[in-house]
This record gives sequence, C-alpha cells and structure tokens, in this order.
Amino acid sequence: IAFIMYRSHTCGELRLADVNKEVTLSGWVQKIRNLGGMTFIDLRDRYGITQLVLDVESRKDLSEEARKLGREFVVQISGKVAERSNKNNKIATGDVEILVDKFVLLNPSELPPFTIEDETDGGDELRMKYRYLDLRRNPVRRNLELRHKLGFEVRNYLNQQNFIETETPVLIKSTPEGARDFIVPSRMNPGEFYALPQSPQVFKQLLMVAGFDRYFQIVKCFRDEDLRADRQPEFTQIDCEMAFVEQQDVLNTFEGMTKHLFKVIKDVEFDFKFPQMSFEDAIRYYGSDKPDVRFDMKFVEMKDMLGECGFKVFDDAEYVGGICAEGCASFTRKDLDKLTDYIRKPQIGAQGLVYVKYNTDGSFKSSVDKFFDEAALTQWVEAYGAKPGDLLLILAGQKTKTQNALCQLRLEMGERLGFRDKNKFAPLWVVDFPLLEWDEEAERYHAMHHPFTSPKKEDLALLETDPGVVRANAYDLVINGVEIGGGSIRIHDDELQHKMFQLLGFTEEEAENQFGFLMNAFKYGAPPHGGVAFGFDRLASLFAGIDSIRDVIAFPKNNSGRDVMIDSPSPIAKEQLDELNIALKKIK
RNA sequence: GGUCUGGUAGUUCAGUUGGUUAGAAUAUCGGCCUGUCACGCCGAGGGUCGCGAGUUCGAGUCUCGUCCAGACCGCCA
Repeated sequence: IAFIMYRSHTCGELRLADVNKEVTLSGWVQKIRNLGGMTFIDLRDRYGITQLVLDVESRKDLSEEARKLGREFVVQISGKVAERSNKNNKIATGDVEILVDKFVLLNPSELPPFTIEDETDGGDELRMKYRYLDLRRNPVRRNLELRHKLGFEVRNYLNQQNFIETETPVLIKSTPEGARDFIVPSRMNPGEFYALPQSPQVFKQLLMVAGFDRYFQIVKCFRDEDLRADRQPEFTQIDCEMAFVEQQDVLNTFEGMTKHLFKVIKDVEFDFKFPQMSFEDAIRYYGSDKPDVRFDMKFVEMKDMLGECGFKVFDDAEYVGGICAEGCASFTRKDLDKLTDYIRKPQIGAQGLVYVKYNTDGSFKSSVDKFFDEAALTQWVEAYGAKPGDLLLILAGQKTKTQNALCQLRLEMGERLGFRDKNKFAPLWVVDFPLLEWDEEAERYHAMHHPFTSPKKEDLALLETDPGVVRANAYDLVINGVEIGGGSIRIHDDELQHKMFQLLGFTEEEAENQFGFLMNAFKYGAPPHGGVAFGFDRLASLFAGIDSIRDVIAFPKNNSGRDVMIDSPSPIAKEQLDELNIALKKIK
C-alpha cells in the first residue's frame, strides 16, 4: 500500500543515540541561517526544534531549493542524523543535526505579521487577530498544555473520589437575579428566548435530588458583563456538587483536589491544612474578601486608641487604620509623594496619606508631628508592632472606602517589598460570608452568593429581625489574593427556599415562574447538599504565573467582548432576523 | 455608563519649545560569507503620523470631536 510517511520523529526527540539513523521530519521553518557554503535551518514543531544542515559542495541542488524557503514554510525533510561539531546546549536536540538529502515543500507561507518567537515583537491586538500564529509560540503553547494537564488531573482526582461528570444544558432559562444573561432567540417559539447559563447551579442541585451524590463538570459559563484581565464573557468552571455533606466535608474534598493539582503539576506540597478566615476578619485585617496572605502586613485600627485627638482628619473619620511597611522608614519625600498620588487615583479614591517614619535611631518623623508628640507616636508603633526602620502608612475616612484603599496600598507595598512572589502560594478559605447584601439602588436585599445558599443554623432566627447580619454557609478558596473558587451549602427545604425568595423581594408568582421546578423537586426527598465552583481559567493562570486569563484561553475575546480573529459579534442577515421574529430598533 | 493611558515603517518604539527631507531597532529584499544557532558584513525598499475638524505663516507635536486598543471604577447572584 502506498502512503506518505510525513515523519518518523518529531522535531523534539532526536538525541546523540540516534546518530546515523535515517529520519524524516516535518515542521515549520523557524529560521534560516545561510553562511554561503552551508545553510542551517531550524525546523520547528510542537515538540521542539531540530537543526537541518545543507552543504553546497555535496548537494548544490538542495541548497538552491532552500534559498526559496521563508519563515513558517511547512516542509518535510529526510536525511541522516549526525553529531554536531558545535553543540547547542540551549535546546534538547542541540547535540545533533540532520544532513538533509531530500526535502519537500508541503506548503509555503506568507510573511507572518509578527515574529514567532518566545519574545515576540507583536502587540496584543495583532497576536489576537492572528491567534493561530500566536499559538505556535512556546509560551502560549505551554500555557494551553498546562491547562490540558490541569483538566486531566481534575478529572483524574474527582473520578477517584466517585464524582460523575455530567453535562447540563446550555440553552436554558433567563432569570433576573445575578449577572446579565446572554440571550438566544427561539425560532420555534416566536417571541421566546433561551438564556446561556451563568453556571449550571440549579441543574447540579437537581442532580443531587436525583441521587447522583457527587457530580462535577468542566463547563463553559456565560455572563454578559464588562470584561477585565481576569474576566471573559465565556469562561470555564470546574463545577461540583455533593450530597450528604456539610461545609467542612466540601472544604476537605476540594482542599484535597487543590493539593493534588499543586503536587502533580507544580511539585508544590502543602503540608498544612488550609487556614480559614471569616469574612469579617478578612475585611478587618485586609480590607478584602480575597486577601493575599503571602505576606502579613495586617491592618491596625486606630480609632479607639486615638479618641478625640484634635487632628480634624482623624476626628471626622469613621475609620482610621494603617499598615506597617517593614524597613521603609528610609522612604524619601518623593517616594511618599508618589504613594500619596497612588492612593489618590480616582480608582482608589483616598484623600491623603499619613505617614510615620520610625527611624533606625528610634526617633520619629511623621506628617502629623504638629498634632502628635513622641509619646503618642510611641503608642502607635507599639500597636503596629513596628521596629525601628519601619514606616507606618495610615488612611482615614469613610469605613468601607478607606479599608478598600488601604487594601490597595497594602498590595502595592507588598509588591514593592517583593512579597508577591509568583512562585509562592498561599491558600486561604474565606468562610462565614453574609447571606445578604443591601442593594442601595433597588432598596432591597440581594443574595451575596446566590439565592440557594443556606443561612447558618445559629443565625436562622435573625432572618426575621435583622437579615443583614445573617451569615451563610458560604466559602471561597482564595490563593494569592485571587478568588479561585467559591461555593455554599444549599437550601434543600422548599419552605426555607420560599422564605429566601420572599426576603429577596420575589413575589410568590415570580418565585414560582422562575424556580418552581426547583422547589417542586425539593418536595420529593432532596438530600442535604452543597458544592463549589472553581474558576478554571483563573486556576490555570495562577499555575502559569500570569495575571491575565487570556493567555490560558486558546481563542479569547478582547476588552470589548470581541473576537478580533473571526470578527464577532457581527450583524446577521435580514432573513435570519425575520425567521426569528426579531425587529432591530436601529441598524448601524 | 465613567476615569486614565496609548494609536508614528510589516512589527515594537523614539520624536525636544509647533519649524528644513519624520528616526532607531527588528523584520523583509539583494549581495558576500563553510560551523551558525540573537550568525556576521555591505546595501536597498518600506510612512494616509488612527480618522475628521479647528487654531496657526506652519501641526506627528496644541484644541475639540470621533473610532480603536489596554488597565481600572461601576457592573460581575
């Protein structure tokens, strides 16, 4: 049988032991180095680079042919493996080269718009437009290989723990709670629409009612909200649910999964139980529900200590708090001015920054020397546990705003002091989230997590009297200040679920219309259950040590939710619109 | 919806106080070169300074508008 054998080996596998073998390779021309009498070609595929040699003296014809090649041409070559006289220890195949005696041009290539190299000269926009070329580059390819491995190990681990991967529908039902839905018109049901799932939440709960016990799914979710570096309109979750569990069971299971992933993929071992911190403490000490605990630098609240102190900024403030930056007393006036500018940026919005330099000789220099004497400042540095050489940075103002600004300042200082090492990982469970959040605009409560989250038993009575302080059986896994996953123990009682909808301002009819199927299911023996969903893209970017999730997604969308490669979204034909019974208000 | 930053050669960028022919690196093309691997040397081509208007004797540079991109705020149960 005649067939073409495109390759006997990949471009990454030949070694000294292969010398003298006759081999055939196929790949892309990475680089041509023509030295006149001889030509070197780097041939690249997914697996690596192999150097080809063409010698004018022995094969003038091939050397002539090779002159017509360009970057990214696809070629197939055959030849003998030889030991190099000059070895290259930077690549795995650097000890050998191929003495080419036959080559076939499989496909020429236009000149790529940017260089296909680790350090490309291409900008983000161009790389996205030609993403198929960008994906040829090692760093991007490696990210996707890492993502593959992560998904594989998630399945491996959860399978061993008896979880069943089940697909849930993508064309579902729109609900007003939560994020904006992506909407899909139904041709067969004029005037009616599907929604794409923001998460398979209700389906996984129904699977628990169905007795599936342990479910997971690596699944696309969709939210029609504005994008960020760590937010895409379609993203992937590791969605999980378990029956007959309480909070600590879920935490144990997924702490186990997280440890497994770190061990097999990063060779990082956590020989401790992940710490747990209440939402309340997270806000008090770090000003955030997703604190970066790779470093300490906890907030110190000063309001009680200060009393009426005569410094108007502090006296008028609802909150006065600060952090101690180790060894930063040597900051110059200019450094401090820059920090002040930083916290006054509109996104952060603090008014000003009070500093106290605790000099190495034990003296003080502060921006509030006029108001506080040495005795007062001594009391401060004691409260902060500061040592000589440290710098106190203090903000004052409205409580949540100031805590938020202080959080940003803490992260900035952590960055400057080198505490935010990408190779160091600090996991943290944040627990005891509030059940409800007051929505100023709508003048009602909405669920902080989602309306299926159960309140803590001990707080149940408060639901009637003071719903705002009721805590939920809800938890987040935070690693290095990134919210990697979150979940809750759900309500499995239709009466309590009814009550929740009522609290959230649903009328009986609305609740029935939108979630009647769920409450109905709860009437048929729903087991206690709870679960978690991990942001798969964020997990992958954390493992890859990069800040943007775009580089761990094969074909991501840009800031405006566009795919610049396929140019979507795009208008559709009038016939399509007619068929869907859709009239556009205005067409550009 | 808002704030900020940017848009100049294929690409990444520089471009001073508004002033002569808009530069560098890299990529590309041509020539030379037998051990390169960031090859080297010599040479060449390559520009709607995002788009539109305004100010000015004169705009890459200043003003306004607009489009695009990125970061962030709002938003993201």
